[in-house]
Amino acid sequence: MTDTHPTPADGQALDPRQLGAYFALMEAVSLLQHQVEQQLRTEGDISYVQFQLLARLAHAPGHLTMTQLADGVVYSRSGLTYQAGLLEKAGLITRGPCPNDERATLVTITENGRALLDRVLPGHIQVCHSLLFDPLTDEDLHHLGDIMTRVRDHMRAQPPRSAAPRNRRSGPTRT
Amino acid sequence: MTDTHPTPADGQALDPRQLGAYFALMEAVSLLQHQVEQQLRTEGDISYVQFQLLARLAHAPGHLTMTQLADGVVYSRSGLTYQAGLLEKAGLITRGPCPNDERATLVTITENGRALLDRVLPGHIQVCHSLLFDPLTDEDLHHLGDIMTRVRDHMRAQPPRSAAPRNRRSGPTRT
DNA sequence: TCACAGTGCTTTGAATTCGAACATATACGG
DNA sequence: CCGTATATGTTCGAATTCAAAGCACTGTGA
Repeated sequence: MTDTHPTPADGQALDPRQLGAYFALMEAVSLLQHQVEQQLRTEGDISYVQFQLLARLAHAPGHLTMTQLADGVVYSRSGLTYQAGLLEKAGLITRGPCPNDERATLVTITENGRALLDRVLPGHIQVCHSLLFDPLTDEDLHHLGDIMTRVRDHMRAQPPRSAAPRNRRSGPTRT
Repeated sequence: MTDTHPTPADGQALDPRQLGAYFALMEAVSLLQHQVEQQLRTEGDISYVQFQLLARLAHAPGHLTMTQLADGVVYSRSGLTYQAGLLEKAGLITRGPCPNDERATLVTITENGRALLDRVLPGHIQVCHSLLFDPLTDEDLHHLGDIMTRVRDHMRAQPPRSAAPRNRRSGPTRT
């Protein structure tokens, strides 16, 4: 029965250890994200993306541009425009012009935004504890942080999302 | 105000190591997921969710019900109905009745579905290699797989998504 | 057998997300 | 200084996603 279906990807197959690690990683993060969304919606009436945006702004030294923010949270720029509109209307952030560059928009978190962040953070941390850190030893945590930091930095070395080629002006590619 | 109450943020605050691990984890997975989506869309014209569904069905021993599939990929059941409709229309899966339970719908992957999976898998694996496994040693990989498998199993021990309480029949019945 | 709570799936309506197209501003080469 | 290419943010239309409501079936207790 071992070969009812021919093994297709023979030469390029991931060994089982890689496959297991990859699937477990994606699956665990999906589960964690779903639980976190529930908590944020219940306690702060915000989505996970909005939480990420506020957290980034709170930790940033000064202001951030829209593109920096979009790349930071791995989001489309148009999606960020939408979310920034919501957050601004809710009084959690402000958008202002950039002195240096007339095109850019500088985003800043308000006191209300910081207050909301402080309000939802304890519950957020609790969820992380009970779902993510609970089954891990201190050594596990060290490994995980080390590994994922290296992976993230490796991925961040790639050109960011906003660097995707935009549509050429008019079609006929004259030199 | 030394310790009037166990203030929520006080006793349960994440130490920097936990915070770093958590943020790096979520950020890296977001970046990976975005790249994977690009590859799947380019090479197979499917989304990541659709890929996950096909992969689960391909590895499943027999058929799966809609709810099993939705819980498996951490998806809403209504969302799965939508995606199953697309996949069925594309000829990648089939839906049929369940002999035991007249309510249930059994989902099966077709030969076309397996073929598509086989077509996109090499590229998928390549992206995983270049983004995720490249900066990791063999030991890292072992740790990552071990850690995330434990975390996933821990989260899977929680009641699944489909177990969310449904709306009570008619509300104001007596307590 | 009947009522009713529980489960499985779909439909519905609203919210979110993305890429393409757009308007404006900056950088670069002649 | 012009003309082209690139960068930034927004608007637009289409696709996706979710929770709530609805329909159909199951199983349990009276």
